[in-house]
Amino acid sequence: MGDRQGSGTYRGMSVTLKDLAKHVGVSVTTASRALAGYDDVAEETRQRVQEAAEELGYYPNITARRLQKQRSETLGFIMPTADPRYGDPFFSELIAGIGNEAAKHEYDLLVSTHSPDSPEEKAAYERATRGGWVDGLIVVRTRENDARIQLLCQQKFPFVAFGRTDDDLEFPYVDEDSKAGIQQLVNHFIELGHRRIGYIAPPKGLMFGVYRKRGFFETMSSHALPIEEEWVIEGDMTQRGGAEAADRLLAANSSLSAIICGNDLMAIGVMNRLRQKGLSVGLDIAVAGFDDIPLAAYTSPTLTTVRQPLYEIGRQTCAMLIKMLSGQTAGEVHVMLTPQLIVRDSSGSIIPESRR
Amino acid sequence: MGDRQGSGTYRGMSVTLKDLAKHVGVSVTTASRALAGYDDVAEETRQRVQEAAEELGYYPNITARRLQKQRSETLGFIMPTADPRYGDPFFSELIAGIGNEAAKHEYDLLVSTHSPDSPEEKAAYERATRGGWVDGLIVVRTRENDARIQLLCQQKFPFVAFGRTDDDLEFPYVDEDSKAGIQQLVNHFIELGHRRIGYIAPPKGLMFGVYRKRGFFETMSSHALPIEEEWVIEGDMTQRGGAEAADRLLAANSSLSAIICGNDLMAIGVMNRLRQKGLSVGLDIAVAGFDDIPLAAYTSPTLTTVRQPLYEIGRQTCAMLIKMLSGQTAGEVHVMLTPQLIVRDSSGSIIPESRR
DNA sequence: ATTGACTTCCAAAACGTTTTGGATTATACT
DNA sequence: AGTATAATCCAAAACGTTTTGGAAGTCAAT
Repeated sequence: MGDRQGSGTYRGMSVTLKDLAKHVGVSVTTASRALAGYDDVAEETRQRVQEAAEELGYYPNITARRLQKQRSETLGFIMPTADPRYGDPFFSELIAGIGNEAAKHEYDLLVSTHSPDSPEEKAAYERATRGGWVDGLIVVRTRENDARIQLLCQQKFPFVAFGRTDDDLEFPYVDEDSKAGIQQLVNHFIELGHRRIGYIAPPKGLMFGVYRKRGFFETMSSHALPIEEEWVIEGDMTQRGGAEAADRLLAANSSLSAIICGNDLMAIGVMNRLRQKGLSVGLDIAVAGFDDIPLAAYTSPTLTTVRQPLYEIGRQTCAMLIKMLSGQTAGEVHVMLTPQLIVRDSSGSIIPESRR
Repeated sequence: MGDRQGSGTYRGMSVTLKDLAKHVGVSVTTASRALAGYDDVAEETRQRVQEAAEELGYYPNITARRLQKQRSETLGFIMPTADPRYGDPFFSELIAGIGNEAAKHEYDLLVSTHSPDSPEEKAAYERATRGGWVDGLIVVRTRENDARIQLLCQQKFPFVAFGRTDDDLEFPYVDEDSKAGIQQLVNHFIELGHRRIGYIAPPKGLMFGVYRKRGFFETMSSHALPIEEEWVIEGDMTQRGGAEAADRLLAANSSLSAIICGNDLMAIGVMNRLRQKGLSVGLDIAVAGFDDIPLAAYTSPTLTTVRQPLYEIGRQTCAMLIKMLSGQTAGEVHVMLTPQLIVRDSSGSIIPESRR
């Protein structure tokens, strides 16, 4: 039997169904059907095949099976981030939920990253729908006029989105009620006595940003509170972005007593920057985030936020997709989850009448 | 427009190479070779094929290609965790590095999770090596007497590990010098005046735990410092585990002035529990972690730790694997990185002589 | 006219499964 | 004896590529 390959490439000398069949003395068909448990093969033969399979260490070639079955048993998830930040807790948690649910149903999960709205992203989606990479896709961070969703709808490719869109395409989604979330946050701050509240919005074009912003404006005006133009600015969802936004907010000399951030990561950046400037978060100024990433409970001070059950959302999104793929069209295809206010130290306490 | 296909299954009506060839009026062979850029097809034909491909929206079927090429262009990463915690920053960062490097070389990354040393984990590895799921594997958190590595070595399946082992198997790895890392930490605390230092070790069986523990004991004794038996206990690498360990450490009434934790997550749990008990981390007691996960800079107080460049490690591990797969055996197959001490607030300041 | 070299093309095999559409044999019923 | 019925089995096709091993044609040199 001599030595192994010279090159670094591993040539699988694995035993094939043909080998197995020959060894047992049956046809390839029978071997295949025996292992698959069809009832048109005698119990005795089935056992012989099965034993031989174990003995020879037979493992079906997954690629061949996929080719024949015309499905990859793989789900795709294309992360929309500039430089691939798997590190972002938002995505990690989501992937956790998706991945676990996928695994439970014996689906593989293929993860990749591309900048939002980039040509590469488009290419990735086209490849995914055409080349048979995956059986279904999960789309997150829906955008206004979302090209991805338009493509998928048009191709009739199976997918579930986390988030809605503004065009009138009909597609399955799971979403959290961002507007209600921000509303809770604003109400909470108002109850504490805040009147001058700033808002750091997610970048334009993101649907959840639209809902959150809308929630902010509506709730403020429903309490007849003013919003100066420079109180609402945009941040890029990162810690650094939050810090920069804090700079701009402070530079405007706005005398805000509270800042609500479009996500936790920015809130953390904001708190850090405020602390650097000698301000005490909670005492001098209140800060809140959105998401309740695991980090939020461990920052200094701990962060008031709105709990978005990312893990659960990932799980449900994935479950819905798998259900669709298995042919069961039944079930709700529009799921809306209500986020929950989490009050922590960054809220501070009630502001005395004099300082409002 | 109109309704969707009856069954939930998406039957790809995609155009195949045969369709394309027929459309252009050449053989399948020629079409294939034209697109692949072989020089045995006339320039003029090549163009015609290419144009037709665009026109028809031809995308090669990845599965068929893989079957023929006998390689999946996919790398595997099996996370050794009880319940799949993609959320764990340790893994997120690592995956980020691995995933980016893989993407750069047009490899897919398949991620799944299994409990360490479980039958499922073993099955996953066998499936991976036999069934042609992936071309190569990345193994992390190497263990004493690591069954995974033994299997892969025996099967001669291509892989790269993050971590060494204690048996004398020869295999490619990237590792950080844990011993040196802990050493820096202990020295740092000693310089601050600490003499009674506790250690929360990673669970038995993990190689990096072995090195870190060794580093702890050796450095302590090289400074002629005592280690009481109950000062060194084991934690499970989670925040909760850290909190529980802190309880046990405090219950032992050990009067420790510093606690070094086997990873950052435990350190965070420890700090939280200490705070709950009314102790001020940094003032009453010093705490340090290991890894420098992104969180560490944002905890309260910020966490002294040892920076393990997880992203970079993931990247290098993946790069090494890909190089192996491409047949270039050249290059270093044993890479050792030295971690870097990061001093933050949880260290506290120098302890006055009187309190040592 | 033959030979050789070169260019351009293609039919058929191969990759390893599953599925299709019978074929064969045994058993039971008229 | 003849005919359903059921129980087992299998050869061949199919999935969509790439690779192999020529074939056919052109051109130039002999």
